[in-house]
Amino acid sequence: MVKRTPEQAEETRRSILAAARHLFETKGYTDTSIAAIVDEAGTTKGALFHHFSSKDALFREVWTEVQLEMDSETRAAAAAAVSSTDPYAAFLAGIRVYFKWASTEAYQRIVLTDGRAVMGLERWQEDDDRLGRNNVANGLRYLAKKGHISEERIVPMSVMLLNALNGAGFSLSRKDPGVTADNLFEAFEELLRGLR
Amino acid sequence: MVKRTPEQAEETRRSILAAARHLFETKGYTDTSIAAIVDEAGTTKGALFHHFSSKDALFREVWTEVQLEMDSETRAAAAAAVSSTDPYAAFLAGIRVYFKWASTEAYQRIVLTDGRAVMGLERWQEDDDRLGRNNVANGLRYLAKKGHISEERIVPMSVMLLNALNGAGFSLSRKDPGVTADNLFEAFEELLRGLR
DNA sequence: AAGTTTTACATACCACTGGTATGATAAAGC
DNA sequence: GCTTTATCATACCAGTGGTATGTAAAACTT
Repeated sequence: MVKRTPEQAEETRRSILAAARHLFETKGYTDTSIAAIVDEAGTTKGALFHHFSSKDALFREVWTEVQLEMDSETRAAAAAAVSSTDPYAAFLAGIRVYFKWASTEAYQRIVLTDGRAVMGLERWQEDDDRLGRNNVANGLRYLAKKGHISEERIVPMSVMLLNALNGAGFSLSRKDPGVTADNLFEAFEELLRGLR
Repeated sequence: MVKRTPEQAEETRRSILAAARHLFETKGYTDTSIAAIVDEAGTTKGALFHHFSSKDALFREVWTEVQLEMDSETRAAAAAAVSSTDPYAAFLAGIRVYFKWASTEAYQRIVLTDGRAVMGLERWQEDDDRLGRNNVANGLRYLAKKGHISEERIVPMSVMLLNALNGAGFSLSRKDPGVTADNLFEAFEELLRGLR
């Protein structure tokens, strides 16, 4: 049979997405061929190109999936950690979760490494910074309202702090000598609290 | 004729490197074909693969070339700015030059974006961090000796600060609203001086 | 000076890639 | 029941990085 019910179609679409995510996470974008994806998904190129217009488009869907998971998890952690005594608590809780993500090979491959190279600068600007950076910016905005940071520094600081975390994730997963997760997180906290 | 003198051979090698650098900088790694490189260089694939073992190897040579230029320029700027009154002066002078590099499309394409994706994590660890991060680490080491920063924070801080600068470069070239070069540099300086 | 080896390419070729065109079949709509 | 349309499957294509082979001139040997 060649035509399926909508549920079956949705299932093949999901299986392609899952296979693509798995391979992109482990082998990277360029080392993952369309043939390998449809092979792992148990279908054919026809199905893939029916559901996704190109390899890039498929990658972007995987990318969005990963980013949304990261986003909801960090937001939840921050929301759960709001404290009336320490204004930094919620922000740092979110940071800690993001830092955990940024230390995984999967997140590095898809979002931090391949994402930039594949989607180019324009796309990466629109999408990535909507999520990661907006969260950091919101955290800083709160600190600014409490008087812990200067208002006009919010944008540049959010850019730099997010990228500092990305670098920290790379450093950790690459096992730089003298670097541990706690080590890095404390350094970041020090960096942040140094601002007045 | 098919065999050239050593000087002629060196010339074709240089022309290939120059063409590759130009195309990698403007179009990126994946969108630059070997055919396009040898076409611009005025030679053939045979010559390219005689001088370079693969497209990756050619890219790595371009990459190294760019990094060494950046390295010598930042070191020179830092050396020229040593001050007996402000211990931060030399470090910040080097940072300012690096920041200028990180704001160019060429440096972003070759070193920050494609470099990671092409060379993978292992290679990028060995090479990139040898240059960029060691310079930052040396700057911080000096500040630590002067008592402006904690000794065991040098490694994690150098990782995070370098990546903060990379992010700042992206932000600037992408023209994020409310972001200027001075804006970012002052924010970085504030970040740095906040450490004690 | 002649012969041999080696360097520096040029050309033809190859397996594989992402993407397209075409075809087939069953579900949905009328 | 007939047409249309969605969901694939297969065959095909231009272009890719890389290799194998050929070739002529430089460099080295005797």
